[in-house]
Amino acid sequence: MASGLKFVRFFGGFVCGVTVSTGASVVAVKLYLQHEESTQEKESAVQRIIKLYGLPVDGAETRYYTNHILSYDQSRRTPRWVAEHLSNEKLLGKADRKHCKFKPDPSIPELFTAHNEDYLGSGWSRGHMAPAGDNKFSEQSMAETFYLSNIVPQNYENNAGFWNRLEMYCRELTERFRDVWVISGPLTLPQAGEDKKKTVSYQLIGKDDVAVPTHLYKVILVRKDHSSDVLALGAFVVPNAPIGFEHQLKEYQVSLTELERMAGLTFFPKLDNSQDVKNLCLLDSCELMDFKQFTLYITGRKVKGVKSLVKLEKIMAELKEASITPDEYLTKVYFEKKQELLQKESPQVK
DNA sequence: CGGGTCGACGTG
DNA sequence: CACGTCGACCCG
Repeated sequence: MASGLKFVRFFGGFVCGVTVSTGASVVAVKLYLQHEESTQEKESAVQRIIKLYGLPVDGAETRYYTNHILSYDQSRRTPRWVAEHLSNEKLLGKADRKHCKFKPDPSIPELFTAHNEDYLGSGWSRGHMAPAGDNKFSEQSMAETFYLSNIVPQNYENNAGFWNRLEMYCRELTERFRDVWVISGPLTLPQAGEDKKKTVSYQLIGKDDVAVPTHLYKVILVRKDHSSDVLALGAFVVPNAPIGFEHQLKEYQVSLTELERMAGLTFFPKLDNSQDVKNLCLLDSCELMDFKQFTLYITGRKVKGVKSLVKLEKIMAELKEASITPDEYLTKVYFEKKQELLQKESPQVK
């Protein structure tokens, strides 16, 4: 009881101090500053403590990797934000995620890092913020995206579905814009209860108590080319839950200011506000792949990775089952794979 | 593209 | 014997 009263009194005094600005308090501040100046040679007690034992460290310093940059949240065991640059050239290449493994980031202190065991069997998938698929040009940079410093607990369907299609849209933007910058991260947003009181509540998974975000955000900044300098920006907040094909990306668009307030971050702080930054969804479509386009694309990827004729035909039968007819590209990769497997599985060795 | 599981196998 | 790695196989 005594400590509770003490807290209330301190809090009241604090509020007074910051809200009331009378002449008397201004004088008091001046006197205080003079006092500080006159005693500058002598360190204050608090300065001495800091010099002796150091300031608190939050580990939120910017960390640089081959193709992404991030700030880590040591309390949640997830990134706060992850930034990357996409271009046409970087999406070309042979780097394959099958050769990559999720693992703790060696640069994160053991006490604050997540481990694979936290995620396995948790009901949540390991969701990339900087996607592996944006790093086809480099085995090294792709491998680095599998550090758990770049990972958040993500709903399976969201990860493989809507979020996946959003990442594909970002890659598609490189066809129409020379530079594409993307910043992604988790949010734990408050919910209003029946009594209207707002509360932040989120699940923790594994022995390391990894925080499960309620939402994920993405900020997309595009530039036509260096000379024209046409800029467009889109900010999106997506629930960490299954989102079907009936939903459009535009439903999740928010203003940059709204997102900044939610995240407690200022994105692109040096971006000149006086210059015209267009709405990405007006300059571009902000339309994700529909069910048919998506299924054709996924089927193409599956066909490329298949290892037997039986499986190949099974994949194509599933497509027919969904009443989707292969397009020109899929037909091509299908016949190429079929020839390859016929050669390999043929009993007569040439 | 985005993610899983499982068992065979080699190692201490 | 437990444990880690890896490839085959599975899902949306």
